[in-house]
Amino acid sequence: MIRNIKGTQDLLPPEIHHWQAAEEHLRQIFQAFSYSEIRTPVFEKTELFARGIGEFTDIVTKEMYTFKDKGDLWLTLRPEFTASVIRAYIQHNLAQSAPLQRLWYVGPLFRQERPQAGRMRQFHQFGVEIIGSEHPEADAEVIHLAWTAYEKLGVKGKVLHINSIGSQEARKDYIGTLQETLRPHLEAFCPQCQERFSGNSLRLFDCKNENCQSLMKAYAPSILDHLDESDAAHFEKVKELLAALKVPYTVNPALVRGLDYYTRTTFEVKGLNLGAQDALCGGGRYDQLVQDLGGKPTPSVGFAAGFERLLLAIAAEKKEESEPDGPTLFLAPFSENELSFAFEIMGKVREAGISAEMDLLRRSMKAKMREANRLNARFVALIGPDEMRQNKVSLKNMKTSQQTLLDAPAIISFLQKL
RNA sequence: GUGGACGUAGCUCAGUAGGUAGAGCGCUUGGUUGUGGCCCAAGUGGUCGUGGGUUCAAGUCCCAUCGUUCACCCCA
Repeated sequence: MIRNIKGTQDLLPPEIHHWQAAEEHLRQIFQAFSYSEIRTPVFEKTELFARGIGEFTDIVTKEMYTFKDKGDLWLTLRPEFTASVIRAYIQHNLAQSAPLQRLWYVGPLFRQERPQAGRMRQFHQFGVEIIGSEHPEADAEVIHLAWTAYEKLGVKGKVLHINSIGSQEARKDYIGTLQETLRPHLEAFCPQCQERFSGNSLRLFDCKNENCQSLMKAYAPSILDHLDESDAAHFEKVKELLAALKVPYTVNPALVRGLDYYTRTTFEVKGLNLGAQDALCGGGRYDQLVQDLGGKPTPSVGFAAGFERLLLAIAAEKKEESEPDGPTLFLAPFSENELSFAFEIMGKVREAGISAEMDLLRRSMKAKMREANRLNARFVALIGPDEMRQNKVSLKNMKTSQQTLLDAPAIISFLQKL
């Protein structure tokens, strides 16, 4: 048997409506915030991601699906959206059409990691980018949008963490002093932290080992004390605006994002009812990325959110499944003699935009009714020789069991009035 | 890439001290001569993930392999 690839999934009819419902909600929210959708290809030149995400990040060094096409081009299935969106922004010179772009996206991404709860190899993200504003109101707007999305979708168990990691230079200096202060205590940390110390010392902040945590609390300086004046003022304003928007936040100086391109504001919404992979969304400011990818210096801010994790969070809090709507009308012709008559009616009903269906297995009346019931159809049109002779149908309301004889042409207006 | 758990009908699972498989749900049909949901009955459905080994005999023990899952790493 041929199976799907590890870390991918088939979405079957019973679950697909959760996806559709969430997508619809999100579209409404993006519209309310006045964002435009952007769609970019699922694969790009490998170089784009190497430059955009950072050559030495885990994503680029070991998680990308990369291959050579028949023209000997190195291509990669996108592992994230931002690099592609910025590429499109530069390529189509969107800065010329307006100085500020508000964009949103949703779609599949690919990373070759070991699957676990809340992590797939083909997974989906939605997210937004504001391209062109350096001001804190852009940061606050994006964070507000993320928070509102989870609120509207009914995810109650969540917390927002925000932080500022300053400019890239300030961060470099900070890492220097961090290493200096920690070095004397290095022996006390877990082996993994000792290993990370030189290459990725910011990671020591989110080690799960309790001992490491308390060591960090005791000795590690806060990056917030190492911001320059303008970065600090920027962060203050972001907090002020979030307060005005009534978005509850926690300042978390240990929040360091993994992608190279972040500057200043970073933030993350954590789900409280998820497994180990509990980041619902993560984002921040990236003021260097546009020029790193060959555009003019253009400050930007955005976030990306895991779609699967959103659905997990919703499912974790939902008490009961609501039954999906069935067709409005189920037609049940008694025999082959009434088939054409029934088909004519069904055709017109469907053309009028009313959902209708019919048994295609020529089963017994009992079986047809069972099927209509299982589908959760609202009405069944019973059509036997008597009905057909009078150009009528017996319309049965499946909820009340009331059955009435109606003129066939009158069905449409009857069903439309519901 | 590393580690743990698991792998029996479409689904959820049971299978005792090793003797070639069961339940519930689902699905189909029947209990009405043209009619659902409840109830009752019958039926459908499994090479016990796969391949080896031990044994007179393996779903049940051993090894390998594939797969699923959770966690680490990292990240949404």
